[in-house]
Amino acid sequence: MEKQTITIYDVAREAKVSMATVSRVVNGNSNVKQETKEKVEAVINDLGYRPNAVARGLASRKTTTIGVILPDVTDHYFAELARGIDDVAQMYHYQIILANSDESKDKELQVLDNLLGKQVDGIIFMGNMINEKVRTEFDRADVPIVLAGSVDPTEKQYSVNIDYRKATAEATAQLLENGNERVALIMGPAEQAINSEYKLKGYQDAYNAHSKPVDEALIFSTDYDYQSGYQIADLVLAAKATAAVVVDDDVAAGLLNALVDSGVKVPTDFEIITNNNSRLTVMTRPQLSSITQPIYDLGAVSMRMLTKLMNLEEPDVSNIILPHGYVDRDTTQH
Amino acid sequence: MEKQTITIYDVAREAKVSMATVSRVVNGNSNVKQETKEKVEAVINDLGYRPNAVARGLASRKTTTIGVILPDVTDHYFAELARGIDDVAQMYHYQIILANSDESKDKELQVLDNLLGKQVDGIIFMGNMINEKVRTEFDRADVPIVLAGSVDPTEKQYSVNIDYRKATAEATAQLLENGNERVALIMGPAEQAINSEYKLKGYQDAYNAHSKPVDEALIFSTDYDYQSGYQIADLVLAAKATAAVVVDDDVAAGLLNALVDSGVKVPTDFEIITNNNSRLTVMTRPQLSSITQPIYDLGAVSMRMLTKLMNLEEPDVSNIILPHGYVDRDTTQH
DNA sequence: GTGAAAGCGCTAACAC
DNA sequence: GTGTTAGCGCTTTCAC
Repeated sequence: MEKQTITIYDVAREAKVSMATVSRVVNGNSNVKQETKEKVEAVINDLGYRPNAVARGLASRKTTTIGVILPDVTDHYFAELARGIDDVAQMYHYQIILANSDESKDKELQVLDNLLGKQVDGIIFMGNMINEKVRTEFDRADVPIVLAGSVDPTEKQYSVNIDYRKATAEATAQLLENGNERVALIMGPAEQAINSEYKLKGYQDAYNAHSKPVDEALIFSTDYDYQSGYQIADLVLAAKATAAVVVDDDVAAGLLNALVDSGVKVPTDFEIITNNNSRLTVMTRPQLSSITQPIYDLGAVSMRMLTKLMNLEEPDVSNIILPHGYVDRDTTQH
Repeated sequence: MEKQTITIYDVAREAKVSMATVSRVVNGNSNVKQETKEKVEAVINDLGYRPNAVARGLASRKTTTIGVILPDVTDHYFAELARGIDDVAQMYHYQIILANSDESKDKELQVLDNLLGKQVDGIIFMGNMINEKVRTEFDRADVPIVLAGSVDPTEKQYSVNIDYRKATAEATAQLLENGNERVALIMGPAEQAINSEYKLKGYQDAYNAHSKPVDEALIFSTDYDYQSGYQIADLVLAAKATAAVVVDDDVAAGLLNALVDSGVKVPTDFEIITNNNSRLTVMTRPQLSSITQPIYDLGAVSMRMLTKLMNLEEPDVSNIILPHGYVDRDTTQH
């Protein structure tokens, strides 16, 4: 607990070279004679020297640390994104400072301020809405920022997403084509752009393509959890829907169980397509058909994009769209 | 993107005071006249000054950053722990550097080295086994370390856990008392102390208390995932078990579904008690009876403990045990 | 190929 | 109550 900190200076003295040379060795700088290099490395080993990243950060103005802001690590979608980010970060020798925001503006601003104060080299932001204050802070930040699995309708930020609108349209279309006259959309809070500007529009696209009017009574907003899904089942049934596109697996599981618990036959009497293809989808009975998203990759690609930006390279595309898919299970008719 | 960094020196000049005074204001030091304080604060606002935490860290030898090492954020158990840690950390104005280790010794050592290099003020470690090398690094570290939801049989590290042995014994006893002659234990890898030294022993305790010999054929080890649970069902049935204590909810869900899918009646023909009471337990049909653990609190309490240690306070107890519970659902007979 | 020296932006004595 | 002055441990010109 009270180890004597051993510094680059100690190494220099022991190895009978200058601090500069030790620094070169530590940083893999080529301009060092092999012999000197080995001597220095030996001393480093002997002394158990470990470079102080804080001092290095101050001197070089690079911390090899990036900030990751997400609503909640406990949410599997974001945890998966975070994992993709961390793996790529480790690969490029960056560490991540993780901060939960609960989608609260205050926390987001707070955390952003902390992160910037800590001189992170970049930030990956996740969250379903980006308000003006946050956007202002983004602009003031002197480090690159990438949105992962999070949309900014203005497209002013770098981002990595899938085509939510198209994915939702496809799922809706499929249900419509299966003969359902009334397909419901069960989305998250309408204040979130990802719902109002993308998923809802995709749903409408499908109706339009089928020359059917959209019935507002078929559009529901819930929180992203199992109970919300369970509780909304009655309303969905009351709206005379015979199928639903659901934007969250927990919600879909809740809806499904409520339906099954009350005797509705799935998929014969009611069809469901959910959104994230999380492991939940194979645990329910019947198993949930789902849109598939490369969630891990969304994280990995955004981190890769950030490394480029931190390196002052301009990426080819500012708003990357990764492909999505669909997997047919037992909550849809074949 | 190319903001001019504005430093404490700029503020001092503008406010016509010394750097020391600005520092005092920023750090809430009391020894500053109200008038001076206000003047400085005004300038800070005008200039949009934001203290550089890296410089501060170098000068003060405190980074207000802690390291959090866990096997995988994607695992709900650890995500929940991490959330508890982050909430308390934020409360005490610490940020967390999060690192996934995949329980790999190499990664753990690597990450530990990075973290120590970054001069974190403390570390919270999660992982089901602690080998000698890691323990050696722990000893060499000059910052406090707390294990959260992770056991070290030597009890040499600070830690926060529940009484896994007792919890497992209780669950096993209940199943035995329900009339099951052959209760299986489905645990994780036996190399992990939490399984071999705690949960297995608890299972044995229950058999001993009932004066029954333990049949090795009833003890299974699996990975912590749904598929493993699904696949082991046949073996469990072949071993003529009529009940099982399972240490992971995903595994339990897999076992349950496999059983139900193959026509076994739960709980009449087979009873199950699982371990973490995650949201999965209410999603399966029938719903899973479970031991309950205060997972979030495990994280929160370990972070609280760490703040004390970083503050050089000696905690009352080095190995905190939080209470566990049990919730009766539909995979057990009443 | 190597060294000397000036910072990086801040805190923490210590003086006044 | 406020200012002066060393550092903190490293990187980075700039010489040689």
